[in-house]
Amino acid sequence: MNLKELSKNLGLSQTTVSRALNGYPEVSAATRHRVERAAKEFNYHPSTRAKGLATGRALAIGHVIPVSTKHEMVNPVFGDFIAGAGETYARNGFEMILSIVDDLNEEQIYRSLKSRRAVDGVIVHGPRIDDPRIALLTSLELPFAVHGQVTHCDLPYTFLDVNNHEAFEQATDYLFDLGHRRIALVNGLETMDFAHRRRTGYEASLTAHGIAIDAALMCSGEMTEVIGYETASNLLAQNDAPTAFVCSSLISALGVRRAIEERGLVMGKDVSVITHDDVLSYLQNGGETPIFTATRSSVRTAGRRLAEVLLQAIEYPNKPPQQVILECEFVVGQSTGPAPRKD
Amino acid sequence: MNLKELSKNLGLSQTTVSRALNGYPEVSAATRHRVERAAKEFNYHPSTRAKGLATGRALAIGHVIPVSTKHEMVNPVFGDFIAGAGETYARNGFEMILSIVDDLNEEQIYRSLKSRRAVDGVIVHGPRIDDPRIALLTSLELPFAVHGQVTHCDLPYTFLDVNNHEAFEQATDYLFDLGHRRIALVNGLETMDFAHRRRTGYEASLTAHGIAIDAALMCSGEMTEVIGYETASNLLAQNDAPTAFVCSSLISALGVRRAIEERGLVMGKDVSVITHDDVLSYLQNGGETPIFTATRSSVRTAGRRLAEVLLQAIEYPNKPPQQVILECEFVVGQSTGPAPRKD
DNA sequence: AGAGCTTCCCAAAGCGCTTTGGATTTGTTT
DNA sequence: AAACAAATCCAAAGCGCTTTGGGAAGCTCT
Repeated sequence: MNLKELSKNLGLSQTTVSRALNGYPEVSAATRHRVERAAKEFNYHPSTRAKGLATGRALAIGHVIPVSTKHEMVNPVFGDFIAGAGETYARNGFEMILSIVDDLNEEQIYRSLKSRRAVDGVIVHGPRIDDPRIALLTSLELPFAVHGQVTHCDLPYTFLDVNNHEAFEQATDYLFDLGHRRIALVNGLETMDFAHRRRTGYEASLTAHGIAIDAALMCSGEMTEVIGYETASNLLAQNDAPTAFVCSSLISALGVRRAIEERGLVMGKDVSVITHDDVLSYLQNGGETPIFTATRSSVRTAGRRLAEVLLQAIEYPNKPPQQVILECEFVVGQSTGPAPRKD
Repeated sequence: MNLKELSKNLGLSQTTVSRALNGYPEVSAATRHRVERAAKEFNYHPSTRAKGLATGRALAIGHVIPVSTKHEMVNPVFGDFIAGAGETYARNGFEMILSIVDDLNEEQIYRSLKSRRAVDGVIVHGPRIDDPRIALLTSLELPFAVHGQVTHCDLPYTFLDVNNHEAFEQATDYLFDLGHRRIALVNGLETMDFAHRRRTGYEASLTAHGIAIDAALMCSGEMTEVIGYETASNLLAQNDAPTAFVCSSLISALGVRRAIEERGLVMGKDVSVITHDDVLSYLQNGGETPIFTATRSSVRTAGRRLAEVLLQAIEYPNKPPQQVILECEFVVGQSTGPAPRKD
């Protein structure tokens, strides 16, 4: 069923039917009603393509997911983020177009999305330090919104980020208050902007407490269970082992916990752990009293909100870019406790 | 830059330029060359929408991701699957359109995708037992391919599935060979087809070994770490505790391991664990000698292949539906060992 | 030299929608 | 009752592409 058929069926012109369905005022209420009923009855939906051609709008948002060629890693956060963004799009009649792309062809994808007029805007995932995409997209004049921020970028751009610095500073502070002095950081890859910010937050707390920054206590890598386990194992085996860990991901925290328990130590008593918790649907951090003390911020909510922000930016291109920073909730769980006294 | 401008620029008609770029034979090699160079120079890409309108093909595949309203769960497997499918689409010039939808509006989404002619076909995710989507999609005449199978469905349809029954039977057999007799099953939600098949595989092995099926040893739920932990904890606390577990997911297996170790037991010695491993990029099961003995099948590969199968089905609509079953690799890790002798 | 092929190119229609610029009808005013 | 405004509706153009149905050269062959 298309417009032509529908309007013939109703004995009206395509113009009138189109206007009736799109809420234009030049149609009497009675006619509009009749048209709407018929549209429902025949399950008529306008062709997105034709509509897009006629209006010049794509009614679609592109998500370009970089998959590093080296690591073949898909960010575990991605599924939940997308779910959140999808809610927003569904509410606003937009479509979500996904492009999986290795880091080598990234630029090309954005150019192609632009020149094919396939999308009205894009979401930039996984921003890195000095990420070239900001400059690229501004020069392409393709509206975009970044999930995260880009250090060393002085162009104005739309983004939504968790306050990573603050969260990790607060987490480290909390451990200091509990008496810990040797605090390790199990971080994500520091080419990623968020990991960089988390480290500076952690370091700020150390410095504020007069503790020297010790590179031996900081690691940066993929956020997997195995890596969390291995780094914690190594650190705990040392003489001057840390009494506390700050982790960038619940998954690595699981590995850290395993290393702790394997040595016969008790998490929350002998060794404390704080992790960032993205509130992924398949990785819940316990119920009432969470297992891990955590800096918590739902990535699904982030997806929902960032999508809203982007749609706004598209609708009102002349407004200055919105920049949203979400503060984490700090939740105390069972994984932290006073630093053990030295014997 | 559009076709009109490009062709004016070249002093050729739109027809010729279009034909040159799409590989039609009615164009001289010299002209084709000239056109291609110009297209590259001006970074010309045809508008997907216009192309779609003209050809009647969408050059897009829809992925409808059901997010249960109850659980707000996003299948953790989803990210990697999508990454795999995305590779195939990129190679074939297709786009991927994602719709996140709660189970209540599912039917509506498929109808709308069809009537808007937004996609050439869809991938069906997370098939359930008696899933009504097969019948719906066949009646809509919208090409589709299922990631998994649907028990109690006698319509012919295209799918790709892991041999869940076989894998879980084999895993259970393996435990029997090691001398285990009390073997627990930590399964996914049994409304999901894959979970159902895994249970029948497990049960087939029990029956073949003359062991009665004990509902107390089987659980079915979301595949989270916490649930894995809790069910294993409960079971291990009982008098006649199981000496082995078969898990549906690496995430639950992590929880099971935690329960084991918390009781001072050693996994692989006191209690054995076998898990299914989807080879998710952020959840690796160790390296050379994996941590968990596992039935392994990469969900990313599945995504890549299923997308290929769907594209085939779209191109050759008259061929009978392809049905691909992938056998799991059985890998022995450190989590299994001979059943402990009774004292 | 003219018929008959190729080879290479083009004009124009059409895909399904929106939107501009009227045309027609109805109601209101003087 | 004539004049004007408002309310409804319509025909046709246009969005950027593909594709049909030719047409004009340039060959070969008799």
